[in-house]
Amino acid sequence: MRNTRDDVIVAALGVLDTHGLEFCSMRRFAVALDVQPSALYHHVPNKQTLLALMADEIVRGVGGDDPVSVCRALRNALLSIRDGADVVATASAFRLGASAVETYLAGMVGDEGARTLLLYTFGQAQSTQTQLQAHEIGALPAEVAASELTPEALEAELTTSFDRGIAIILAGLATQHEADGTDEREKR
Amino acid sequence: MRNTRDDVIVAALGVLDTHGLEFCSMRRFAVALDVQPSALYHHVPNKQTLLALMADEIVRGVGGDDPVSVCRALRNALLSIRDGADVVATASAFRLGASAVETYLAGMVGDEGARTLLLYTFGQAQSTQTQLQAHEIGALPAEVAASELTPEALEAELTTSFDRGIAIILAGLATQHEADGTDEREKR
DNA sequence: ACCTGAACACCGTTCAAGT
DNA sequence: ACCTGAACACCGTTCAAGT
Repeated sequence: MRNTRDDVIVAALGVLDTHGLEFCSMRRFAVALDVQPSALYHHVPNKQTLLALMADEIVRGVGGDDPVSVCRALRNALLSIRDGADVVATASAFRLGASAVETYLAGMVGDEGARTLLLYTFGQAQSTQTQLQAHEIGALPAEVAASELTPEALEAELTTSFDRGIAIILAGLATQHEADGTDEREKR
Repeated sequence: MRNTRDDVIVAALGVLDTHGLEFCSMRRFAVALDVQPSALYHHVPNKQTLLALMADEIVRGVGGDDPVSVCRALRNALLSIRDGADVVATASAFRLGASAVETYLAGMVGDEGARTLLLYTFGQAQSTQTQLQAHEIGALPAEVAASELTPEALEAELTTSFDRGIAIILAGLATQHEADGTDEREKR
């Protein structure tokens, strides 16, 4: 027995984290496992499926006691690995990978609220990752060119911005609850 | 004089709309223009730049009189072409391509409000496009497998969901305005 | 069950050369 | 200025064959 399916996923996540999504080819995964490219197809039907499995792994175990901490945990998971937000978004985790998180959130803030929070969280994480990467390269977007902003300061700013966005959405959801006077957990 | 840069962009958008993002190769663009692949590099430095120009074109002219209509117009623009949401999102239009729309929105609901609305709109459009595509193929996500949902009904449902999400965010923004008692246009 | 080796039909990009 | 032709270093995927 040589490699298992999980070995492939772990190796692929290693390539993703150290080299980025653009270097995530089946052939690169193969050299990471010291194996021929064709060997991967014994564990996975195609590249798309492998990317979806990677997305599932990235998002696995995300949870929390309240909507804010769930969204923060999800964002942290997406940011914990290079190009994580892109991978999870592209793998259409909107419906599949994160759907465990979605039903979890839905129990707290309802279907519509869960969807709104999730879509915002994904978009904000994707934007955050893009901006942090651009900052590292030195491809600054002119508005922050002169300002000597450290990476840490930028990251902190984007995280604060995220929290404010979540607060806005939750405030909006609260007004809806006032409108119909029900708690989500009471509906059916 | 044979082809101009705009010819290349138009041809590329044609390939995108009729074949989808996965068939958007420089070589396909070249056959669409009846030209050798290398000829494209006279008009554009690389594929990434061409995709960014396509994204700018997709989002060009988006505007409106109030936040709701701006967001709707943006979503419609993203949905008006196959894989449009993916192309614009990947081209990091979060900061560049849509930034005209962002400053426009910021004048109405403030920086944080604009960002929240935009990130939600992008995410929702991307999700909508993914689901509509899956529905066309017949790759139904099991929950709507039995339900005989027409594509039009699904699209209408997703649009209604979008409107509700926007309403939630705007309601949240309204509570913030009440809190500090200022209108955005009065700040500074 | 897991892998190799070879092959097929593709990629993006460069560069000398043509008009 | 705009394009061709040829080349380079890659892709994802298939399939017979090995152990």
